[in-house]
Amino acid sequence: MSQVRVRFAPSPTGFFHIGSARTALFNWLYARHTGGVFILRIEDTDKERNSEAFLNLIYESLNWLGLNWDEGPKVGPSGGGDFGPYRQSERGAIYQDYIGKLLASGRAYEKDGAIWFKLLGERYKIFDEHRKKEVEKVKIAPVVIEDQIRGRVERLEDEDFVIVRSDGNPVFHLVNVIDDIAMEVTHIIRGEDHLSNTSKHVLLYEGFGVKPPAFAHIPLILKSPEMGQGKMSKRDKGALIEEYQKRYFLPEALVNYLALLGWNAGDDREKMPIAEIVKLFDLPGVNQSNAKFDGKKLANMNMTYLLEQPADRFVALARAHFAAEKNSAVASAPEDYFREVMLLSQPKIKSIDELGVYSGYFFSDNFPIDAKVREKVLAKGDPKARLAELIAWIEGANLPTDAIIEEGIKTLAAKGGLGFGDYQAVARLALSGTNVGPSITGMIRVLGRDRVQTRLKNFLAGLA
RNA sequence: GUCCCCAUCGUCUAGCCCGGUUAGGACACCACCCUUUCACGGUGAGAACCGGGGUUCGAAUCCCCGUGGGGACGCCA
Repeated sequence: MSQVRVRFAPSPTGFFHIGSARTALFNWLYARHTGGVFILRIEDTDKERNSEAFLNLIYESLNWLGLNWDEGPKVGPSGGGDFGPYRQSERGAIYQDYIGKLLASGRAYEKDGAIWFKLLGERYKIFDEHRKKEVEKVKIAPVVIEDQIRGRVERLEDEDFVIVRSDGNPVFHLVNVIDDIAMEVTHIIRGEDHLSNTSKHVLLYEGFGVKPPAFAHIPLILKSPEMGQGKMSKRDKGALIEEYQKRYFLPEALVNYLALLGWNAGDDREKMPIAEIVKLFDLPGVNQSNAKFDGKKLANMNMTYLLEQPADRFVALARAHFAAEKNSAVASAPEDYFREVMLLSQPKIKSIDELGVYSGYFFSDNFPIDAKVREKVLAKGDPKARLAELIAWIEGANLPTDAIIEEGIKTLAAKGGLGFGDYQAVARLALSGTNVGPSITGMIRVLGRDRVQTRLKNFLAGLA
């Protein structure tokens, strides 16, 4: 069997969103699964709405997601190929060639300055109620689409349609089909919103005397119930890939989540390495029904990946995040200290961008105190006495490990017939201003004696 | 309005093709356990076959009709 060739064909007219990423992913997965070729083709024929910024965003997002292309515009290690150019704006001559063929064979004709594709069949005129005008219809047999995911779909086409606008620019249907023929694409994997275009495309293939490739229309990604109705759009919260990149989500977590939207391993497994997904992915396994986007499940997936990250990568991601935030307090912190703080926080967060709020107090003595927590903690026991004892204790205490710190506080507590918990809450409040965070022993160890003592003293002073 | 696609817990889904399950898992939610806060983790609970007809001894599973959801109906892509 000949090699599978699939393509992802975005147009640089808007932000790169979840739906596009999922379509790209499914194409990429199928190429990798079959040992085929993944082509990136840029459909930039809409001069009005194109922009270089959006084009770069496509490259950047695909790279970030790890969806490298074998053929396409040359960007970094991806791209190149023998079927270029891969930007439609540079393929004008090829289109002219194909249009010439259609004109010569009588399958296309000029009218009103535009070029129309001609349906072959009995013609009749009818008044279209919906469009309020008389239109010419053509009787042809229903177009049959053999879809790898949906099975056999029939659609009726009954009008000639424009393939080249009166301004000379060929329309999407035409260039799409020409490129897929010229690039020898074997499988067209795209969103279900294109299913109703496909009958036109099949007709065009026939017009060129070419057997259509296999079609696979994948389900759409819909808004989650809280976002409303309909398909996910660029304006919806969480729709943009850029957003996850900026929040330092792990791309492999996003890819894993996206793979699960409309596909599954056939068993209960969800979290899987990409190699495993590549191995198992196949077109017949793709679902037919649309899926609603669930940001919470994505966040959970990201957390499970975050938890198992090696320390070096986690710290590097955190470093990049804070650098992007231009957080000067963090930037000036010693590398070792930064690392310790991050590793203390790693098991506690759902995404990297929570680190700022979660660990800010490690880098500045001027941290906010949660008023509600303060009230609650101070209402219990004798916090002033506990703080005073801790201050006295820490003066001569050894703080090298969590275990030793824990032992120290327990010993201190035992003297007064108290428990560890009697010190934990107030110390945490004084040290971090809140009641959530890493273990108090870890917090004390990483902050170090000087900071701990200063903060405890300052806080106690503030109570007088 | 016309055409096309789809239909299992709130959400993602397994089961459907090749009818017989206490309809399974995950996220979310709730409770409990663990615990040094918050998480993680563990245990448990609640939660679904859209409706109606067929076919059949038997239907989530096969067929039809409704209903609902989605998409497409541009000289946009």
